[in-house]
Amino acid sequence: MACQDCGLDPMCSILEYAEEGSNVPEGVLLRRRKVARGETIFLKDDKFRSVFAVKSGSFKTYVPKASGQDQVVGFHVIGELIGMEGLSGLRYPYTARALQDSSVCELRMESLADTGYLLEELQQGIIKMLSTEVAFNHQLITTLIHQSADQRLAGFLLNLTRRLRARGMRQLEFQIGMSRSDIGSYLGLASETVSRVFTRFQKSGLIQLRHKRLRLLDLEGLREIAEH
Amino acid sequence: MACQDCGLDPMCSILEYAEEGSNVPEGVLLRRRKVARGETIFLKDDKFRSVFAVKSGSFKTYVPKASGQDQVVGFHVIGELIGMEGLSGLRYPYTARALQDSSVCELRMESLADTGYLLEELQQGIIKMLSTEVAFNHQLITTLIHQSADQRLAGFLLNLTRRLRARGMRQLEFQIGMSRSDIGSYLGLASETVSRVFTRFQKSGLIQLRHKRLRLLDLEGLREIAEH
DNA sequence: CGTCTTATTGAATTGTCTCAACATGCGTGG
DNA sequence: CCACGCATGTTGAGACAATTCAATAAGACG
Repeated sequence: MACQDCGLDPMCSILEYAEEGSNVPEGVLLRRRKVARGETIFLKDDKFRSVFAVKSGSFKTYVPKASGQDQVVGFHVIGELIGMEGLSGLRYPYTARALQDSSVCELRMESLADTGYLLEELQQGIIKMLSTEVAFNHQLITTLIHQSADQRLAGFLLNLTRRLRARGMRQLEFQIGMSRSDIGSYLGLASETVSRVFTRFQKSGLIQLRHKRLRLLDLEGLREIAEH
Repeated sequence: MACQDCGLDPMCSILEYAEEGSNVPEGVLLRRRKVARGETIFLKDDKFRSVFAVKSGSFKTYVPKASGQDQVVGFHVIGELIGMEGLSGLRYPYTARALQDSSVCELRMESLADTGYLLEELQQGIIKMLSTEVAFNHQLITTLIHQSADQRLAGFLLNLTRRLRARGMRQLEFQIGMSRSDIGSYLGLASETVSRVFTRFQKSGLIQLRHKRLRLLDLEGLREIAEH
């Protein structure tokens, strides 16, 4: 994906990331590291160091539960950020794991603070991103609370494509890296329910789904479901 | 309530609020305005101006729904902040209404930006508050998704007292300003269910509730319910 | 003191979960 | 490269918690 579609771009721009011979302090921005499927970039309660941007692939963030199954708290697709919540405390409040082979950029916040480099503009960017996140979560809460399984899943699919679109991915067909259980955990549904709804959507001709390959056939129909 | 227990205190402190003859710029911090029960301090989609701190009383924040009933997205008790989410966009994403006769302090963000007054420390404070909010919402989402009505309500009551305690209110008995519908909306339950659970809790000797006057009798029992 | 809103309680309905059986895909090692 | 085994996904039947609808009770407020 292109840097200008990336969630870190406001920061990277400030840091004049793109150029050779830029005067960005050493060690602040680490670019395009590969992360293999199943690998983690940080664990819950790790000391907070960096914010990551997904350059390719996708991640899930989750809180490991004693009860066995993890609580998924977010999915992060291309261009999105992971780990900002660590800013509040000293530690990350969740684990981040690659759902498929992926790559990330890393912004080392501590090095950044040390340098004092353009701190102010950067903070503006962080504030903006955080408050967007808060607004999104409010939306999510409302959705989860009052909506049926069909509505949640339709909304989830629409949200996912909207986010991919915002990052320049225009196709209606793509790989969903996450399992039915992951989706269920995130949406507060049993994995069986997710499966059932998918088949129902498929029978209604709203989507086409084989294994992990998803194609949205009727966006309008999905919207209809999500909103009523 | 005392200023040192208030959510705005990190900011106020920076602004040397307390002192006569301080050099805080004019018009940045408006102190202790009264708000009558049922009055709003801002409406959804109002242009963002200020962050408010509750000095007495309580507020609900909600998104008016076309479908008739409002979606409550938060309750704000003494010492807590309202309106930070407006920082992301130009507008508040919800309406804020006093549940009882209350008073607020107001921090005018635009005036503040104009003055450039101690902007950096202030931004640090905002970032901290926002990321705390994000973490809280993750917690809330997890709670709402996987918990029964009993668990949600027990958790809600415990959370409420914890927040009051954090602000110096040590009593186990207090007025809950919000209606059963408000609570239901917030927790994703029908108001009838809230009512039923309250009666159940009362019969088990966990709480005592008459009208709007609530007393927690068995914190340990509530914790037991909330966590299992 | 009467009216209007809010809360309580009951009975029937329903959507989702749980448990269970079966199918399919994927990766590994022979 | 194939076959085996394990993880993941699908489908069905029954259970149950919360909702909806409805009727009554209790407060709040002018």
